[in-house]
Amino acid sequence: MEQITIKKTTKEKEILEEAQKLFSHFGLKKTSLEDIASSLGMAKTSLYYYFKSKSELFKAVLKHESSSFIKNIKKIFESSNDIKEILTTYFKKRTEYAKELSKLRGLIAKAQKSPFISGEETLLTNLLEQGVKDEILKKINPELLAVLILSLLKGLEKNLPLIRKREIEERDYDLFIDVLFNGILKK
Amino acid sequence: MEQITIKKTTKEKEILEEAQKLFSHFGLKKTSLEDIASSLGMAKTSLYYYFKSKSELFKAVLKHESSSFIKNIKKIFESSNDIKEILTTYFKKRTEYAKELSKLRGLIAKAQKSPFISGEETLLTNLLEQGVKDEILKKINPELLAVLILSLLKGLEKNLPLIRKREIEERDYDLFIDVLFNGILKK
DNA sequence: GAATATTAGAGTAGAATGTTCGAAAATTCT
DNA sequence: AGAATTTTCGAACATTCTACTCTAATATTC
Repeated sequence: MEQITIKKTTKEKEILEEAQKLFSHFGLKKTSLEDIASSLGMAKTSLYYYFKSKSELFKAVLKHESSSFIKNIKKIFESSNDIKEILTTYFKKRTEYAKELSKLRGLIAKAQKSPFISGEETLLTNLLEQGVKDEILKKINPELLAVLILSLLKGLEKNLPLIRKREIEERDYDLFIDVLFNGILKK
Repeated sequence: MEQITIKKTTKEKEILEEAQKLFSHFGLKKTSLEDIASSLGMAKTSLYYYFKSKSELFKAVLKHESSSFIKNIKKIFESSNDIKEILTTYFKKRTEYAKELSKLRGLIAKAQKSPFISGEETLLTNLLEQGVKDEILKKINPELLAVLILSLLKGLEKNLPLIRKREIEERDYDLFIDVLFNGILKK
């Protein structure tokens, strides 16, 4: 009988992480269960013990991926007291993540809801709230501001590389942060 | 009747370049003719007008790739008079190229002769000869030195990423160049 | 050593892939 | 313009690949 484990077994994690690598490199269609299995040195049929189908595995990878992303983001948010520094790092990481995710989703049939990570908005809101309390930021509704920033990021990540040929670069973040701060910084 | 063209037709080049992109990203096996064709907006059967089989196309890509590499290297060698600068750029490019090539060859059955590019050795030898003539370098047999450097590079590219987890980084080149120069620089 | 958890081999139906062939369409030549 | 040639494409096919099932073997836990 199947056991409900609170912690994922290590094997399951291994599979998720290997699959995530392959999926993000080759896409859903081009990654076969054989590829995943042989990368792990196991028979492909063994995968069915852990996941009942390829698409279940894929979904699990997405979930695992985004939850580990949130963990990383949390770390960033706790890593410093300098709100400017936090936001810069955060923007960078988010863009990297979005890039990976878009690869992962490259071959998904229906458009996934949105690149919003659940929990991300809350984190950002809290940060902004704190900034307001500390009188570093102007008194703007933090929730609204959070959504605004997220949308902006989302838009940038999608469209900037299309408009210009190159991808988003270091200085883009600086510029973005700079503009954002000179607009919303108190005084 | 087939015509012997001195210049490859533009279409043929387009195909080679698109195929090269896909092959280097997905590997031989995972890149289908359909993938290549649809990337180019043409029917896959049309590819057979230019190349008589998939493996012929692949071979052509390898050939095209390495000849365009030599062209780039030549440019670097002519771009400056500072031998140190030239070598640094050259090492970097070579490593990038080696990475791409190893992807391309990832699924080739027999091990390809070697990662030596014909012509590369000559170019490097000439550069070193010049350095000796200009009394920038010690009097060491340039041919020998060229082979030595190439072997070293080859070894680095292969083994460094295996020994340490990370890939070759910027500072690795600097260190390498530095060591190399302090060892062979006159005075 | 019984019970359970995990792996792996054989097999299958359906999809994908490389390839051939002949005919349409586009281009070049006269 | 029309003939000759070059280039594209769709239909068809044999082979291979892939996701998946079933069943038995092996390892692990109790």
